[in-house]
Amino acid sequence: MTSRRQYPFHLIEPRWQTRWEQEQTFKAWNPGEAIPSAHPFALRHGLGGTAPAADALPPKFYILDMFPYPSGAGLHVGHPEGYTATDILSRYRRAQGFNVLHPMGWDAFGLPAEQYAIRTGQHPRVTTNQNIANFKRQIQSLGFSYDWSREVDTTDVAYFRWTQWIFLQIYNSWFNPATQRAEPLSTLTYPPECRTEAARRRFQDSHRLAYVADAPVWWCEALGTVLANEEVVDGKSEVGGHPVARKPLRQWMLRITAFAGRLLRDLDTIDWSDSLKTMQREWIGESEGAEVEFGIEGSSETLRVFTTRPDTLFGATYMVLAPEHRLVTALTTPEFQPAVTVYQARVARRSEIERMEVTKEKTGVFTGAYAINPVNGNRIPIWIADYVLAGYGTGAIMAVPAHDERDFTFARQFELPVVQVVAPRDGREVRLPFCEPGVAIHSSNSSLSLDGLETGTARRAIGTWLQSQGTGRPTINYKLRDWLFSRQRYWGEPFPIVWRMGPDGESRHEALPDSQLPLVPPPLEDYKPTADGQPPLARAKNWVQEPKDAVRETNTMPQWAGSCWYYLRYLDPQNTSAAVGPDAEKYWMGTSASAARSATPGVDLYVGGTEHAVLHLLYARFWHKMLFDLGHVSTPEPFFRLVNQGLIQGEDGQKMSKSRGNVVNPDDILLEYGADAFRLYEMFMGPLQDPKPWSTKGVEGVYRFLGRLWRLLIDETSETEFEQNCAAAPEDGARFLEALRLHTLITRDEPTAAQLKTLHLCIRKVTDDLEGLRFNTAISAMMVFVNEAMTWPNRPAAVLFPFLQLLAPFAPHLAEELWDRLHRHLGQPVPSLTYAPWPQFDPQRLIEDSMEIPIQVNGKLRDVLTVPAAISAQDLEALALASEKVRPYLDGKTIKKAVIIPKKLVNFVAV
RNA sequence: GGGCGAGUGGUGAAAUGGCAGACACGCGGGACUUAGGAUCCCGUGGCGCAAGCCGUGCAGGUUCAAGUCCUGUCUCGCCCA
Repeated sequence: MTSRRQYPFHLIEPRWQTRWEQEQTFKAWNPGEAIPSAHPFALRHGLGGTAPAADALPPKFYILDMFPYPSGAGLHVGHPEGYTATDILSRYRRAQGFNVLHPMGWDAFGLPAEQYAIRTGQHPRVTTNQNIANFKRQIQSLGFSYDWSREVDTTDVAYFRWTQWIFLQIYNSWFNPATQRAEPLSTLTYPPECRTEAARRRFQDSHRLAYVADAPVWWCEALGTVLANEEVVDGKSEVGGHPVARKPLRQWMLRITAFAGRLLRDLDTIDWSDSLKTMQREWIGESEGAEVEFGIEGSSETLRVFTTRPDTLFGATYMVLAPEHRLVTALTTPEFQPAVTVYQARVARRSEIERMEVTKEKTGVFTGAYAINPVNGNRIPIWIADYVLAGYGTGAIMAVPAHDERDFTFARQFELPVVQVVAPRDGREVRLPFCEPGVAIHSSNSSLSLDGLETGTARRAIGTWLQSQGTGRPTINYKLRDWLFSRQRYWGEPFPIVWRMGPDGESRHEALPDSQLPLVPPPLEDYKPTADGQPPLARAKNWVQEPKDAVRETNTMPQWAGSCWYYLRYLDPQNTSAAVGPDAEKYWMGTSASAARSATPGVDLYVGGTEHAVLHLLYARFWHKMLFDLGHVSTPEPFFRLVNQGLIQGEDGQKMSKSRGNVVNPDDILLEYGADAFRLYEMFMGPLQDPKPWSTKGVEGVYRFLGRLWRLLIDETSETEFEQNCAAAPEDGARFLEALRLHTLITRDEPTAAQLKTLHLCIRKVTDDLEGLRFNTAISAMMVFVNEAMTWPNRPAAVLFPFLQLLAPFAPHLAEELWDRLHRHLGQPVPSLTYAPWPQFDPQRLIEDSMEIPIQVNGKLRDVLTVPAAISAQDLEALALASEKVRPYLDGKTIKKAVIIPKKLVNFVAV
């Protein structure tokens, strides 16, 4: 401690935190839950001693933070930014009379704990518990009003048994294209050719929303593990720089692509920023076009391609398959086999991002095979090239070099023919490739002519024609891929799946019955994958081996799984018979019959960083829609309103990181300035959504503001005594604190009109700014109030009480302390500050007798006149014309126009 | 290359089309003081002794009036390619 404390926050803050914990001040009440009569929420809403049903409770308000991954490094100043904003809103909504749900939890599965375990042998459970304890201590030290009785931990058995349960719900469902909904497998109808039990089983498995497929993953031989996309840099492992290769492995996939259309359309029903919606739309990547089938010369196989420009089909002069396409091997002629094999091996080392570079030189090899263009019977060569991706569309394209950038580059390089089939509308000559819409040319056969048709019309015409010929159809394609849902890790949810040998000698997956949940991971000595590439769980032989030749699935779920539904568990966290009970779900998600009066459907406000703009928010929406279809939740969307907070940078304006050495630890700030100053500064820095650099100097500004407020209410002499006493015997601080007296200027007097005006200006500004999440300007309004009040000859309690209520959401500890003292000073009982009704703004208090009006000549300010507020336009003009400061600018000129706006300004246009 | 957002004092930032720079940091001066890195008071966009002039990335436009609306352009950030 280098400087004197502005006020004894070190005694005040723990005292109120303890009080809130004892009182359970911030507990949110579920329908049907008994509310103790002494609880301040019960007192406010007249619900003491009852167990009100949903329709007897006040309207709900659900304010959610993105829960953190509890890392070993502890909290950084970015976390509390969003948490402070939501805490302020939560306290504000409570004061307004809402039943506020504001919970916190831990997204605690994940790689760092596992890597630490591999290095030290320490079980991830142990480090995870330590990290959670540390995070919780830090978060609680900031005085956030979370309902800790609803805390969730994704790694807790009582939590992940329901993650596993949800997985089984998904596993046992299919997507019905007719209803566009997830449905239980029981509604699946089987085609007549599925005669045997095995065939029916295969049909069923191929329709599940959770299915098994061979998906290409990054495999690193040296590390003996699979790597995530972001762990591979320039074809090498990020750790150690070892070579990696794409390798097909048996993986669990979730059929998110079936929901692509709904995930896209339903964005229109929720209140997210446009930029965020755009990110999701681009990620889903809808494009309209057609599927076209090409025959293959000398083969009964056909090649299906997706194209967004079926109108250019007459210009298709070659075809390209992804090197991984399943038909490559069958098509390639012996002569070209060696070159194809070499090329495939080379491509396996490149990332998709590299492969999609438009500008890069194209590579590819000819397979020796030819396809037949269905519109004109032309024989066109089939190539493989890495600019075609296996996972997009059908993994094959028709190349129209005249009208596609990449096809054109490729055709030039390998001297393939270029045929123009679209011309500009105005008939001018163009340099190819010509990729804009135009008019079709050279596009006719005996039963179809596109010539002269606009691109859009031509596209529809050929779609219809293809369909009539049975060689294609219009379709919608998505960039979104199915979700690769399995990881070869230890510290994740085990799949509740066993593999059992069937009578036909084929190993089949089957679900564990619900009664066998939770499936807990086995203890291990060594958390590395096995030498032959099996996931770490395979090391637990006894755990893996089930009776009758059955074995457990050894993959685990990705970290996203737990975060896909945690916001639902908060609603009913202790429920042992369901992931979430229907009454709690309907009340908090705003769909119970009685809730319609006010409720928004879903989470009312969700605050978090942009880094989750796509993956987490898309995955969670996807799960929510499945749960909605299956009847487990009552809203189609989980998060009604979402706001991204901006990144807090280091003092140097750079991203905070250990390596830059610019990390600010909240603990240090709290020690020196206290939680209230910290919270206030995080909000005072600038707009919530903007990125902004940290400045410890800036903390001092808001800290001094709190000190000034303290001195506004506390008597200076007793303050000096208090400090001297504390210096002599710091351990008796709490006792000395009690001896502090309030300021002698504090009175029971009726406030003056001017004092009330200052107060009501503040009420209006703070209230409006809270609604608009403009915390920085709300705080500046409170500073204006205190600066003003310091100059008053007296300090009427009737003005100070409402002010403390305005301050309470922002600086709750100090507000509570002063609220408490002020009531006791006046000999009044102390009502709960948390549940005291929010001050009402009274416009009558702002009405003024006179006001200042700027007077301009030709738009330049020349005078400011104080005039009666009710002055007429004529009188105002006369006063303005008479002004000594204005006259010189009008002398010798003609007033062409006089703009007189009462209560605003006067502007003379003079020439 | 495309989409979105942002460019305002020494710094973080304010401004329903109506007095640009609220509030705060920093800085300068003063008071109290043994001391001040506490507190209080005064000042603080630039140029100018002053009257005044000039100022919201740049160039135009609309308007009585533009940081704000429109067109073009540059720079930075994010996302997509």
